[in-house]
Amino acid sequence: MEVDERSSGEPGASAGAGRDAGPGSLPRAELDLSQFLPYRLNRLADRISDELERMYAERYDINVAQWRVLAWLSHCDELTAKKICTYTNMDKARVSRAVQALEDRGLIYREPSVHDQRVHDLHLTPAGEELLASLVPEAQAWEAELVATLSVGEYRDLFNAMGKLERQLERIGQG
Amino acid sequence: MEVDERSSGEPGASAGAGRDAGPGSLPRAELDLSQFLPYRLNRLADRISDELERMYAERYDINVAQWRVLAWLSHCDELTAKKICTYTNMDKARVSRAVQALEDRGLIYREPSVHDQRVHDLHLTPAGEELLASLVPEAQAWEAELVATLSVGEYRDLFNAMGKLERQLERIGQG
DNA sequence: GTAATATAGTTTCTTATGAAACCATTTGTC
DNA sequence: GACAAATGGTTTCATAAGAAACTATATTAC
Repeated sequence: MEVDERSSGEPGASAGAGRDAGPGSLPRAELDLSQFLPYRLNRLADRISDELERMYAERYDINVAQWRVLAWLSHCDELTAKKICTYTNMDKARVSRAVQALEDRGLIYREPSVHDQRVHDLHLTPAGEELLASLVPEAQAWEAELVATLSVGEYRDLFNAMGKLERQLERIGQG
Repeated sequence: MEVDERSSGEPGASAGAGRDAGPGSLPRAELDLSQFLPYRLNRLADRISDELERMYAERYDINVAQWRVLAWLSHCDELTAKKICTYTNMDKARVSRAVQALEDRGLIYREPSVHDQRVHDLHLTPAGEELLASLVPEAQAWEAELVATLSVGEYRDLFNAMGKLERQLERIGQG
């Protein structure tokens, strides 16, 4: 019932009819959002994120920022807040709050780094590992269902395209 | 210098090494975020959104919500807040605020619908059209630069994949 | 060694956002 | 036509997030 690329509500239908036949009909700047990559990508990502967030929140009472910290820890076993910032593109305040919340709940623990007193090394606690052991398969199953309509090739190509876009974004940002 | 699908900082490198050789080495749930679609999609969309937002904000002092309203109006010439909500997936409060801000700045105007007194029909003012005439080409140029590394086929496939994912999301949501 | 600068992380402040309450109008039911 | 439900939109309230100020440690220049 929602909007997809072709049946995007009015736009397809009224794009022509909508043209103002009125007085000063200057050549109107028109943007077809359904064909505008940033918009499409954003809306899709938002919807996916909403779904997952609901799942995390309902069943485990963690938010997206916390989830990301946990997921990276599942991967690295030892991390610092700074690294999480760069990996996830999240603000350091946001990471700081997520880390604190997770520590309060006993899902991770911090120890001051031996080399640098400013830094805290982050680790999962057993409770944290346990939570992940339950959450991760669920998340993966959900993802699998989401991409079920894509062929293996389409799936691979999608990741390739995202990789290219990320690299290009880097390039643009610097240039 | 940032994270891309293969050189994602620690994960690739320490995934193996990070394994805890310690005592109770239970089979650890591990999630490779760089291969997790929701995460990748979200991070990419966020970065793109950040870039564009900076552009809108710096040069035209409008935020994403306002931009979306304007863009849809460029397309439809006559809209209601409700429709914008469904097209953009934005909360109605957010849309309401965006519309109000745009009206205050004289970029759009509202008139009560003849058929339904609850509804306001939204239209661009000449000033709004003028702003779009300047902004839209810039946005399109930026998008063109972003996707410059994709072939025509890759670009088309990307949109196809997004379409499939959106439809699947619908299906999952309902089921 | 000491002063200046940079860095990791926290806290404070402000703003944006979503949820829910709310108001006005419209639609449906009897 | 009157009353109940639904709908479009706004406002209020609570919360999350980013910006900037701040603290503590580390690094660099001299």
